[in-house]
Amino acid sequence: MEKKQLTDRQEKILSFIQQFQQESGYPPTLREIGKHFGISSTFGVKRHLDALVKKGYLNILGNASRGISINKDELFNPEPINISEKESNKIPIIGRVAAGSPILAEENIEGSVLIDQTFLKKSDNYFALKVKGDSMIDAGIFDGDLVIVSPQVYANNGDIIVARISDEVTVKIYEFKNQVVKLIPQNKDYKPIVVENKEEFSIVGKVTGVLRWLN
Amino acid sequence: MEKKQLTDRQEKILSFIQQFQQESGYPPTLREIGKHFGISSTFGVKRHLDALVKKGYLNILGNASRGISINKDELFNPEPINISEKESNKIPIIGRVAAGSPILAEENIEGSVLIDQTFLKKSDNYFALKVKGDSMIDAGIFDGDLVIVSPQVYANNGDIIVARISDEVTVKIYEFKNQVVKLIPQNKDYKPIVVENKEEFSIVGKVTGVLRWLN
DNA sequence: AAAAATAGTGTTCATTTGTTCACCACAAAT
DNA sequence: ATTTGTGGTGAACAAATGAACACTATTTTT
Repeated sequence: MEKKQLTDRQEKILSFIQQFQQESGYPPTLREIGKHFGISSTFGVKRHLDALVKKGYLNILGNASRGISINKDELFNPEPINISEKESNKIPIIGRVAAGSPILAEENIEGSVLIDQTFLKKSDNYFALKVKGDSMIDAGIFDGDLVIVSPQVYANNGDIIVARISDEVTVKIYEFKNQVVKLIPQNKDYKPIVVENKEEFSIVGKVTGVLRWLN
Repeated sequence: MEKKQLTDRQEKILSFIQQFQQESGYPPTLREIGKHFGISSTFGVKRHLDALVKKGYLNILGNASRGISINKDELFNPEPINISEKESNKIPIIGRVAAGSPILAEENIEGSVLIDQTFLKKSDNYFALKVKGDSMIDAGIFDGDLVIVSPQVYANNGDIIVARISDEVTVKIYEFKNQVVKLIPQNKDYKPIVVENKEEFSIVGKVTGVLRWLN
């Protein structure tokens, strides 16, 4: 599909919105945009946004404050020639998790791996975890595989998650039914783990990718 | 810092905010949260949010609409680190292979993916192939996975290879015994392929990696 | 030369939205 | 017995915010 050309101003505004969103966690208001560019009237700003919507770069929810969302498909790099930093992302690899330490404590970090930017949502602070054991082989996750994890504290039934039980970190399928959390392995030889003590259980993140290297 | 325990309600609300944010591109308002949970008063919602702030899960910008941002935690890494070209390698992704054409003909190239340099030997002309079918699921290679292939014309018994039979490209395990080449799938529902016509068979390369993305 | 797109100011208005208060109810801890 | 934390209703209010209009000016396209 043809991408419509943006004016200089529009491009700067789009890029500001993107940055604001990333740094704040929410989109800017018309006035916040205006202030940054020295545009005193909200109307002036709004017309820029309307133009960006028309050209397919933004979606705007009417009458809602900060109701701006960036169209990620369209936002794709306009000039995709060089493999610059923007296309790639280095994420830390977690090896053994020391008892009681935060997952990403320095002592746990074993290295880092480069993941193609197209796989990563910008907002997330992904990390990679080296899988130990074969409890997930039926889900195609083998011993030694690297799973790419998007940190989040909740999960939906059926998600492959990384969970923490006391000081153990494990990869399983999440199920919450009848007020009971179960961690379901994907291997006939293993039985589901029923979480008894909610105090000692927490969801670390969701598995969004698997990377395996042979030899 | 130890994370404080969330109540059931608080956890669900945190969940909702995170999901809303991810789907909409901006955080919900108090009323939107309330509506979803059947809480008619914004005050009821606000107190949940205040509790989540107090426990360190959220940040709230006062007097700003949708001014909610989720705390990416001290546990979780601050920022993904951008890296330079030298550490990375871009390899082409092969989609459908047109009949009779060389694998790496331009018409077959569907895109490209960055792979961490540490996985790649400099000399090789790696490419990636999108797997179709489930004949290798027992080897942890699923439909839609991307296999990273190092081009080579020889293989050892047991290697996972990409082979070409007439105009079909397939991923299988290689076996050469008693002057007969067999391509062995890793799925009980499939039978080994015995190569009858050596003229039409060739080894394209060896699978050195598997990359899968979920969602 | 005329039309269209871009870029902006200032003002007004209607909604959206966060904040606060008084009050109720229940369970767990002190 | 009393406090504390949780979970809620309903109303009232002020601030934040998007939408709209009239008017100006410059650049680009037709």
